[in-house]
Amino acid sequence: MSKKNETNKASVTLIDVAKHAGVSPMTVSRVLNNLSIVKSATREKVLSSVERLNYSPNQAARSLAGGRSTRICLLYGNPSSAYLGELLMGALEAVSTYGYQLVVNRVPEDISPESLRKDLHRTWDGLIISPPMGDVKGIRRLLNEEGFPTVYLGCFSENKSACEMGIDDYQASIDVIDFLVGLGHSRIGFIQGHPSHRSSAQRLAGVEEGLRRAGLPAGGDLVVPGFFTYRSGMEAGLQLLKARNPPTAIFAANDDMAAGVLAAASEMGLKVPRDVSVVGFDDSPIATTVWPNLTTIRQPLSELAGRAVKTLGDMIGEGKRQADTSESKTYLEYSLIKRESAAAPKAD
Amino acid sequence: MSKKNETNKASVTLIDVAKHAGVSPMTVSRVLNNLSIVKSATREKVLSSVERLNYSPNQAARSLAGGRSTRICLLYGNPSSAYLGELLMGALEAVSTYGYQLVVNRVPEDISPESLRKDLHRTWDGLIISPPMGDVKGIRRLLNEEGFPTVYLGCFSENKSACEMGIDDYQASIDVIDFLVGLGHSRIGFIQGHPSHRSSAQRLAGVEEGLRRAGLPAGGDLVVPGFFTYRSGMEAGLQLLKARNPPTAIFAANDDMAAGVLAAASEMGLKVPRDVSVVGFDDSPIATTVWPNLTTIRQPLSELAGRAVKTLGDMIGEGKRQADTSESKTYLEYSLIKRESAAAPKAD
DNA sequence: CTGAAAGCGCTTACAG
DNA sequence: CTGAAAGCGCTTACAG
Repeated sequence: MSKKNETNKASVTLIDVAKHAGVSPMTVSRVLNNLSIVKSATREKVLSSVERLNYSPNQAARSLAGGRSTRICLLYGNPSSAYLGELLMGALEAVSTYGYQLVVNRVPEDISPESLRKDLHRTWDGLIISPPMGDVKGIRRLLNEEGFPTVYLGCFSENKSACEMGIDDYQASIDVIDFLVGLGHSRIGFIQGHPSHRSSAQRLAGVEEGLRRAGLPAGGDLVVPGFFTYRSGMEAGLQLLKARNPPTAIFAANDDMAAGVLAAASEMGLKVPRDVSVVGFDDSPIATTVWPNLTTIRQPLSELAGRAVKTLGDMIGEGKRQADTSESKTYLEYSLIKRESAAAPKAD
Repeated sequence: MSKKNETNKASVTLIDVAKHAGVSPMTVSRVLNNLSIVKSATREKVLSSVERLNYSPNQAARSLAGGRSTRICLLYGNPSSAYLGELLMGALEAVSTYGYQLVVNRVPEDISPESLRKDLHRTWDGLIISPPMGDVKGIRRLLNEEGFPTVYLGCFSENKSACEMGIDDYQASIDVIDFLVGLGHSRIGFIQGHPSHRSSAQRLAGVEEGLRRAGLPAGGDLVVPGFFTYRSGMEAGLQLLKARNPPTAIFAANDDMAAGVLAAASEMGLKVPRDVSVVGFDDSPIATTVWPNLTTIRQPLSELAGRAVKTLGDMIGEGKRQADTSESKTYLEYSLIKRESAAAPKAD
């Protein structure tokens, strides 16, 4: 157990702020919660006192008094605990900073929008959705219709007003091709991601553009389908490697598939990267598990989740609906992590 | 935002309980917090009212009034986000049930006990430690000396009073051998875990016992060292498979190494499970990623974390120190998950 | 647009 | 061993 005063510096309260600003506590509360309209001069006074005093509201008191507590739900369908783990780390930190409650919910991947609607307003104040659920049309439509505060992670859409964050899959894929070309590769195979993920299309587009810029042939038998699974990567890898004129480098749209390519190469007696280079995407745990370790694109997942929580909190606080939000696409920085699986092609 | 009454059934308060039990609110509070001694007749009355009314304390009020909030820290050194993710899920749920605060902290694996000591009482009320940190002597000694409420996950020691939870590595390993023997295998190889983890020794002991019971030779060239990494599993697999009289089944002390064995088999042109069966341990994500999927032992990690939170809360609440706790080893149920990587040996 | 009052559910002293 | 009082920091009506 720990008394508050052991850890918190004698905390400044709403009343302190009120005194400092020369208004009533009620007014401070109103400013803080954007409730009814406060004269803007008053508002500014209060805000500056808040800043001056470095005030931050006591969540316990808040929820005791008003029963108002912001509940943010992180919804996921895919049980990749690695992906989820990173997301959780970031979300947890942000949630405790802003005093929200975090609810983590697993739902069947084929959940009907209707069963979601039920929980919506009754249970949560905002939603963070990760792929592939965020790519499901019915779910997006529901959330949009309801004007429910939602942040989509890693799944961009054409809907201009939807709040979406992630990395630029298109540009990241171009970067991978640039990297491979820079190494000296001129026959580069690509294994696509699952067709139901929008990011798959963007990664493919990036590859094609990168190849085009390098003046290299794109498409044809160098692009094969995949489903984000190890096994599909293995089969696709076999297919590419057994072609009459096999690629010297293979870029797979995620790490699981890239690991599958490693297995395919091994099965054919090929050494990576000596005989063929392999690049993945995501920097998931398997990237540093398999040998050789995978060169791959790293997404800042925990930062992503943190930003999502903050943004969602703002949306809810300002009573914004998705439709009101203007700039709502946020691209975070990714990085190309160079490890052992890619190297220059061997001299013929 | 959501009003409390929208979600909570008109909640029963401490006052309701007091009325029901015919005592003052203060007495109820005392019973609930095991503070000063309450006459046991009174105590029972209160407790039964609590049960009858299905009362659960409002954490917000609790922390507002007393500033008493229990902070539990989950400490980890190894960045396996998959393992951590599962642990987090369980911990989060429990924490919200009991109204504790969860702090998740990553520390360098080689952290000095001294730098830990600093944070100890100032910041946390209890600690959950996962391997391999829980196997570090210096850290255990520090925690023990300080009498700091701690639950060790997955790392059992000889210290009788330390509170430790996990699965029975020894028995689980025996079960794997039984399973393999039942399938018809009589030459079974074993790849050991990292020597710094105590669980490694227990898994080895289980294997030896299982083999002994089956009347099979143990040890010798059938037991090779490993370090829990994919690469060490691959090398160990190669070593086993290249022996003059190779095993027909290989049990690796974790899934990463088992996946490495798969790679080794592939490199030698062997098919799993046709030519050799492979069994892992942990049921980590890689088990269902690689192909064939791994037969393995599943640990109930999220349940484990949940139990740890609850236990820790009790330890803290009752002001118990480790040394006072009596039965402090908890074994949770594991399960042997049968997938594609193990089958009967082929008829010669 | 702003304020004075009351109360959220619990716990802290302080008395018996 | 048990209770009556006051208050934690905020927000909800309710008034101006």
